[in-house]
Amino acid sequence: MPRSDRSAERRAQHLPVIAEVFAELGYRRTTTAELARRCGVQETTLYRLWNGKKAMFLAAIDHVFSASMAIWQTQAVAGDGTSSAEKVLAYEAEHLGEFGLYRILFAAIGESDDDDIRAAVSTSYHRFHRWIERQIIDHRRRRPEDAAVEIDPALAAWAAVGVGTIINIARDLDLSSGDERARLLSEIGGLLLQGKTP
Amino acid sequence: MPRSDRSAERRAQHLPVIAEVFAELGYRRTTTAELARRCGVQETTLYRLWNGKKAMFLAAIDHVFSASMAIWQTQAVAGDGTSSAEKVLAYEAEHLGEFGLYRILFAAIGESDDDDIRAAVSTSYHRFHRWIERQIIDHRRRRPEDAAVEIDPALAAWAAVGVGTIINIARDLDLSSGDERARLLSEIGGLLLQGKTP
DNA sequence: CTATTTTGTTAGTGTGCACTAACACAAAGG
DNA sequence: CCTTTGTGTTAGTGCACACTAACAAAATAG
Repeated sequence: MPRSDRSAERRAQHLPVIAEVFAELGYRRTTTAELARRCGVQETTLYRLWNGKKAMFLAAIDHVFSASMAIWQTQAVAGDGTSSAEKVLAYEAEHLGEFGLYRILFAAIGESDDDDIRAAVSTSYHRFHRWIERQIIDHRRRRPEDAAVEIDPALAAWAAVGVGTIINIARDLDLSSGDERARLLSEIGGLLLQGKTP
Repeated sequence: MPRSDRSAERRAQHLPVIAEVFAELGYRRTTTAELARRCGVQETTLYRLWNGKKAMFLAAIDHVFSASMAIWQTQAVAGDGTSSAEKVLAYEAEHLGEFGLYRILFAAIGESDDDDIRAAVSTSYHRFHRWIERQIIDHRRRRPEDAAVEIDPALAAWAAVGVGTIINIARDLDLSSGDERARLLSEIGGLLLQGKTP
């Protein structure tokens, strides 16, 4: 009968661009016209792939979160002496915020009185936090010499998210030098990982 | 000759309300009609006090920042045994984010490609950071027993801002219990203050 | 009082934007 | 081939919103 449905592929193809635009402009300032222009298609094409602008935004949140986690996971697995957490820390020091995760989450927070958006950003943060907490626990298990731990891993994970957030803000606004941000990430990050001062 | 100019007082009178609305809705979703409604005046009245919506937003940023700092300062001065920093920490654990400082800064970050807004939020963050850094230095000077310090006060101050940020996000989105947020503030906050684990 | 200026109210205007309808073309299955 | 369905293009609609013009009323200085 008819042609087969390629809409799933089309969505996957456009999503990185859409996420990029939302990360760049936020939700409100992103227009469907701009999204179409950057994707190189007509607005109607996008409207056939998603129900509306909000659906595109929700998809973008999910995409940028999944992409970030996937990258970290690939960093975390390779196994030499250093722990997964240390490798992710080192990686982030280089590529921090590359996928626009923070910017999109910020945009979403500003729209959080919409229940769907609130739910999306809430679950993203929860998965984010849980993943980091796991890394911390894992790190401490592998390095028993750091075992004289004072900081609850759950708290340390939230603090790590907070430090990551302010580092991204600082970079976006040029609040501090790249060197200071790198030290912030490694020193405070290391402290939270180990649970005590070095 | 004519009546004296009361516009400065009128501005001061409306600013808290305007800041509240911007903190609640963000920049884009705040309409001038809503601002006027909440202030109990007509739109034209507001337009006579400020040049436009952006000017109202800039004034709101400045107001919410000054108001927060003023509150903290009053908390910091009273002098019993505890240090200023500890008192501010304790106060924030109770009244966290009451003045919408974080929400307004978030809204401003989303508009940071506008040079004026970018400048306003940038200087706000710098003053914010510098103030906290001072508190940390002061705390450590008053408590020489904590002097075996490992963490640079500048880094600790940025980390404190980050932790404060994530706590506000967590509260807004119900990401964690109030108890967990209080522990996050006091334990990590205390750690950053002292520069080493207790 | 009078002159001058702030304050209040009404009624717009132009614009940007999310979203849609209608139509032409392309592609694949039978 | 033909039929059915996906893809592209054009043009447009309705609405929300930032901002303004014009005029009425109230208040203060001389």
